[in-house]
Amino acid sequence: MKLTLQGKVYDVADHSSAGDLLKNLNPDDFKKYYAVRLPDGKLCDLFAPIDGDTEIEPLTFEDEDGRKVYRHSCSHLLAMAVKSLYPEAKLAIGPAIENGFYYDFDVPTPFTPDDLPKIEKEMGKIAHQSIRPRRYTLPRSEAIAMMKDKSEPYKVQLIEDLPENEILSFYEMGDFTDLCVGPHLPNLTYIKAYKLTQIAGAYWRGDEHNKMLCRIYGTCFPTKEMLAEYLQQLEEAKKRDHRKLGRDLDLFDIRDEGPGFPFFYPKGMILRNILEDYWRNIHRKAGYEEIKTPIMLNRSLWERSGHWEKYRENMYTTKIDDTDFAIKPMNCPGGILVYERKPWSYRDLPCRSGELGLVHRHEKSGALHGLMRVRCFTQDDAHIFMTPEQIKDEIKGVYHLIDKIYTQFGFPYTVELSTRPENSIGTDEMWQLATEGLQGALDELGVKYTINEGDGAFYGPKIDFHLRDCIGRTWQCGTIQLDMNLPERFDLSYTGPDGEKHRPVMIHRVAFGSMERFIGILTEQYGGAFPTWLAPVQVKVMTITDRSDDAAKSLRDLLLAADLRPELDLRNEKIGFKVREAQMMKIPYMFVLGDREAADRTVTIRNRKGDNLGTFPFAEAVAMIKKLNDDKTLD
RNA sequence: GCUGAUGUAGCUCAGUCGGUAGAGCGCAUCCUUGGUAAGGAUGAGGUCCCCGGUUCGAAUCCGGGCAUCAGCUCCA
Repeated sequence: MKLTLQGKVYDVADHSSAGDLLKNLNPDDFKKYYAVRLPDGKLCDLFAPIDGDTEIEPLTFEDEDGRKVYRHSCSHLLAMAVKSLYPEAKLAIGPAIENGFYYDFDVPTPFTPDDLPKIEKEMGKIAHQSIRPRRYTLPRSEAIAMMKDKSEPYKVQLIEDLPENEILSFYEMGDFTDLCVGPHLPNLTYIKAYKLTQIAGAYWRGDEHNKMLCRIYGTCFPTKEMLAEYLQQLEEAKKRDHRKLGRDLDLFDIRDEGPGFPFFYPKGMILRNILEDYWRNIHRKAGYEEIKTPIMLNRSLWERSGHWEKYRENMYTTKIDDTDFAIKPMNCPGGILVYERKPWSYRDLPCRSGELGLVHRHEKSGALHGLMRVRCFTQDDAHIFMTPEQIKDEIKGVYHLIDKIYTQFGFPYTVELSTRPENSIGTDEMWQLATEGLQGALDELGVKYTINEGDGAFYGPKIDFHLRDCIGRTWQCGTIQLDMNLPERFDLSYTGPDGEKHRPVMIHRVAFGSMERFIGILTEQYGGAFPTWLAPVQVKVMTITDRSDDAAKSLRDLLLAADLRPELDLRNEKIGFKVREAQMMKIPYMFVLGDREAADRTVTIRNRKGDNLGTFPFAEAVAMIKKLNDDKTLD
């Protein structure tokens, strides 16, 4: 790739040659900073202006890659400040992440929140020193020697674990040097606005058997205004937190008396029941039959399924008449017993049985999170038994169903395909068949997905659907998993056209994921302002004086008769007060009745955005809500 | 489970140096009958998360536990 910079032509083939190029450029000659993506796919520093005839697009803070460079340099700045204040701190790693960066340190005593301002101040001092990062490479032995000399054991380990032929690049910033592929800002003074946001523990290399290091998270922007705006957005997003809204809107809550065991209040139950009705309806049309299996089954079943051996830690168990029982952590063994109840012909397949199954899992205490991660939840499960030839079409069908559901709620989602893990069971042929089935279906559907190599279940590959919460964390909701284990363990069969017994293929799938998690996501997506068809209370009928009480009651009765969900507010309060309250409860429509309306059986309608929609006869007003309800409109 | 922080009225929070607890909202009662985001007055409401220790005395200091929050790990 030829680059023309300030009239000179440079040939940049890869990351290494680009690094050499940088040595010959003086960053001070450039007013603006860019990074570029090189032909080898890696990012590299470059300083603008890039002349017109170059074939590459420069990256700026507007680009995700450009932001990454900015944040990465800031993480180095953080490390410099920490090393300056705490010379005994050992460096681990410090990458850029979505919305910011972090750096892991090994320190004798963990940092406390009080330390952050001090470190931020030191970062400011260093940034003002106008330090220009300098990139250079070292042979492996010298690189290791240097990091040993600097007493950085984690860096030594990182280098030792890199492949032999890897180019070892370093960035020198003042008297601080770090192993790093870069790129970096040409000058640390470019970092104008940053904030250290939190401190957390994190295991070295993400392995819980390793030492826990002290991680400092931060974020940075080119201007103070952008930083302030980002922090403001975060604050706003937190108002959508389902745990707060669940309490404020009287939907659900989790109490100290039952960590991870949520309570659903009357309004939350309405929402939940609407979702279940919708689920039953859409599944019936997609050819599913509904079943219900017991919540508790005996030990020998769990031994047969393998859960007693592999999943025991997470299961709640008890003894009944000297026999061990376990509360089900999954619905599949029960679903299999349902399949097992009679002989099957290939003519009957695929067999799709759905179950809103309540499962209990003893999740680690630190993993619990509102409704998103609980210890008892209802999976909208289904098990499909089929012939191998049916895999692809069946996967497509499930995909369409899940897509239809998320689209109904207006949710954007991402798809991941997880492949064979290390400790898997089954033959190579089975895995190939299964993985090709999943991947082939996704490809034929033209779905965009990422592959998680080796992240599948031990019994088969899976497709996961992820939804985002209010601050951008993603949660796995839908999943489609091929299972090559259980049909084997339970010796399931069907009779083929040849009259012989054959092993069916089994898939497990959920669409909502769990009712709890989905309701959590739902609450955060809408910020509690549910579309009318989902809103626990759809209409608040309110009066201005008690002279209109009778008219209000008869309007409420009309709404009830139309299978809608009204609530009446006849309290002796001013209309402004009633409106405010309904507004805060995010009720979609307010029907207001005073003397003017009651006289001719009309009502003035206001929506939760505050718009006055006008005055309508009772019948028209009811029909309007009825239509929104029945069309499942995303209003 | 791990690291750190937090736990005071139904909710959101204040409580200084260790001296026996406060506000706003909400709730109850009364007054107010009003036109689209808070009308007024009065009142009730607390095991200061739990257990132990130090102290003449603990919401406050110390130890242990529980729960929550953030992150890590896990998530068949």
